[in-house]
Formats: sequence, C-alpha cells, structure tokens
Amino acid sequence: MDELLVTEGRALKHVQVREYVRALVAGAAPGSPAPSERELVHRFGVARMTVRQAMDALVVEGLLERIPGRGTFVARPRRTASTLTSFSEEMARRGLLAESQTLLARREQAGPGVARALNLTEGDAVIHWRRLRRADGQPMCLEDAYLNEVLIPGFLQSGMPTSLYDALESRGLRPTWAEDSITADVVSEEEAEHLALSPGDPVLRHSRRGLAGEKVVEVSRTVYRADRYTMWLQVGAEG
Amino acid sequence: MDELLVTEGRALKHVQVREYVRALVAGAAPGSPAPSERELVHRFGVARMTVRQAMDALVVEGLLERIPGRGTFVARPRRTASTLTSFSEEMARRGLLAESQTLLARREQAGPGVARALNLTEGDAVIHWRRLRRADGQPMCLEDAYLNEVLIPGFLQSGMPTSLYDALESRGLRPTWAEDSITADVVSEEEAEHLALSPGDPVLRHSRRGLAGEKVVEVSRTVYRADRYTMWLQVGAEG
DNA sequence: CAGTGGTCTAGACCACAGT
DNA sequence: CTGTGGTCTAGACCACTGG
Repeated sequence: MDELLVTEGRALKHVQVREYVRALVAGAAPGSPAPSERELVHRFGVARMTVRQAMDALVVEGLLERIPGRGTFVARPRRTASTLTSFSEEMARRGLLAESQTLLARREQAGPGVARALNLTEGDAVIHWRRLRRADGQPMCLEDAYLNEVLIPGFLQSGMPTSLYDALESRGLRPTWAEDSITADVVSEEEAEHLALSPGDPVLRHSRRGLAGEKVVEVSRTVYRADRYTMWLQVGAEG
Repeated sequence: MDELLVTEGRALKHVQVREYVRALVAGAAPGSPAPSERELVHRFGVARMTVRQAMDALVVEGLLERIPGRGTFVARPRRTASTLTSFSEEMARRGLLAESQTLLARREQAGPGVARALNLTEGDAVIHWRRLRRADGQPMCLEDAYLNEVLIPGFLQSGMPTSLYDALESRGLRPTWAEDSITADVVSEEEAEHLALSPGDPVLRHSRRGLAGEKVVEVSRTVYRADRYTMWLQVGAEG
C-alpha cells in the first residue's frame, strides 16, 4: 500500500516515521539499534500505534528486527532467491563486457509453441529477436526472444535497445517472475557456426517464460557454450 | 512471532481472530469475501485495532487482500519461487517411481573443494554417499553427496535412508536454501558406464550447496542424462 | 447513502532484558 | 528497578466504493 497518491502532497504520519527510520538506519551494520518506539512517539508527537505501524512495515520488509525486552535492531539482510537478470546484467556482475549482435529482428506470426507460451493464438503477431551475445569478445550464447507485439507497440521501429529488460522496464513490463527449463544438449550445425563450436560440442539450453504481473511478456530460448557458461542460482527462502 | 509459548495456554485475541478467519476462508476461491473488520469486532467483542492486527498477519502471509472501500478478500495464491526438493520428491511430482542404488557410503577426509563448500577444514571427517538414481527403472543420474559428519553423528550406522532430505529433516537439518550451479558437459567414461551412456553423450551437471539456517548441511554433485532430464525452475517473486 | 478499509489518538497492562 | 516491545481498548475522522 506504499505511497498512496490519493491524498497527494499530504504526508501520512506513519510514512514520515517509517522513512525517517529508514534513512536513519541506512547503511548501519546489522545489529545496530534503531530508535525505540517511545522515543519516536516523543520525537514525532504521534501515538504509539502509529509508530508501530511504521516499524511493522520495516520489519515485514526485512530491514528491522524486533527483540522483545531489548529493542529494535537492524536485521541481517535476508537471503533472497535469485532475481531475474538480463544477460547484460549477469555479465556485468561477472565483470565481463557484454556485447550483442542482432541477427534478426522482425515481426512474425506465432507458431504453436511460441503462441502457447505467450498466451496467444497461433498466427498472432509476435516480435522475434535473435541475437548472438559475446562476453569479452568471445561468443557466449545465441538467444531467440519472442515478444507479444500487442504489449510493446512500435518496439521494432523505436530502434533496438541494448538490453531487452531495460526496454521492457521503461514500459513497466520488466518481468519479475519466470518459468525456466534447463537442459544439456549437443550443438546443432547452425548454432555451431555462430558460437564457433565444433560438431558434438555440448551446450546448455535455457528456455524462459518471463512474466510481469499476469502478462507473459517474454519467451526466449538461449543456447550457451558449455565451456564458457555456468549458470548460478540461489533457491529457497529464509535464512 | 507466531505461537509464542511464553504465556502458554493463554490465547491471544488477535491470534484467535486470525485463526478464525484462516479457517473460515480455507479452501475458499480467490476473490471470495472475508468477514469485514467491523463484523469481527462485533463477533469477538474486541477493538478494531486487534482485528486489524489479525488481518494484517494474513495479508502479509498472502492469504488475504484488502481493497479499500470494498472489503477484504481471499487473495490469489502468490507465485513462489521453486523450493528445495529432493530427487525422490521431484520424481514423485513428475509421476515417476524413484529408485536409488547406493554405490558407496563411507567416512572420508574432506578434500579441499568439499571442505571449503562445507565450511570445514581439509581433512575433517565427512560422509560421502554416492548413489545411482533411476526413474521408472531407467538410469537418470549419478549423485555424490557430502555431509558434515559433526552435524549428523551416527548417520552411516543408522542404516541409509531412502531420502536424504527426509533423514535431514528428522534431525531438523533439512536445507531450505541452496546455492546451485548448473552446466552442460560430456559424460566421463566412468559415468557413462553407470548411466548407460555412450562416449560423447551430453550430460547436465548440477552442484548444490544446501543450507539449513546458517549451517551448510549438504554438498552434492549430480550428473544427469541430458536425454532424460530437464530441470524446471521458477524464479523471481511476486505475481 | 451506508459500508468498507486507512489512519490516528491517548491511554493501559503485560512479559521480558539488563542493570 | 527502568526500559523495551507485545497486546489491547474505545473511540474518531478520512477517502473510497457501490447501490
């Protein structure tokens, strides 16, 4: 419910308190004490329930931790499952320079598989974008992305972006959820040419169905050189 | 903070309300209305803040959803990231019969890689458990699991369990968090024999470091037949 | 219009930590 | 002992929804 804009400029008290505390503990080490509830009551001249509402939000967020009888403290950051990252972001995190060469970018009619994955009907218009991706100059993977044209009108005309996820983000359509499948295989002839592999070399195949809210915004199939790419994930919750 | 036992038998009012509502909406379709806050105030003879505390918990849990001006409703189940499942559980979910053949189960001294992954010192005692796993009778994967002997004393003597995760769970050590790496490769000679593969066949390699709380309880390396196994995951949050 | 959730007050008593 | 968070009360006004 954060930041309701209904009352516009009006600053809700619990939001004021919450953001004050958030700023105060920003960068503080886990275990550092936050102000006590009664101290905040006094400082802001509000009721204790209002302060608790503010602190509750930060506790739910995982920023603070309450210890009865002792106080409220900065929590150890929670372990979080892997988030959805784009190729560019992933390579950046590994300290590699990501490059991308568009091999194909056009409007197509969805085939049966892509249509089903994108929640469309066969024959509906989709954008097909094929890229060869390099890391530090070396071919890393070949990616075919399919996008629902209805969701991103004018995408092909607007000049291809460097990062698909950036482009989707600017339209409020960055996927936050995905269904992935991963398998090992042997490279195909065509793939071998693009990836500079020899017949019989192993590859990692990664299919993704990326969703933003309820909308399927991206379906992609990527084939990675097995000798250059290892996928890392963190799974589960809590810690 | 659920279910504090400090006050033992005493039933906190917000807990009573919460569990009443939880039971009431159990199995209800998403979108079904929950009782209104004022109705619960009347029914339980409590203050509205108390009811809100109860409902807040269910909202945070993702069970309920508030819509201002309209009411409180059963929320659509949240999409959740993949949870940690054991081989047996995963095969069961796919409707396959999982079998497991122990090839090796003994105490060893940790090598450098295993020691680091288990947060031990090289030479510390670890349990090494190697199994060939079949699904519906067909060889599926070969798994080497390494366990910290200090955490599970008497493990080898107690008779090997069917499911490692079940065994860990009974000791309160079921991993809820893992760091995984996945890569494609070509099968080795020894692996080919166990998995009934031919030289050059592709395999999927999966390494896992499984944690329960702060403790690393499991380190495993599994090699899957690429032609029989596709890994499925759901990543991200919210929906 | 009546009903809903969202915000807020000014108190209160409790169980528990640490001194 | 004081101070902390945990629980709880009995009201209040607000913005919004729907009939």
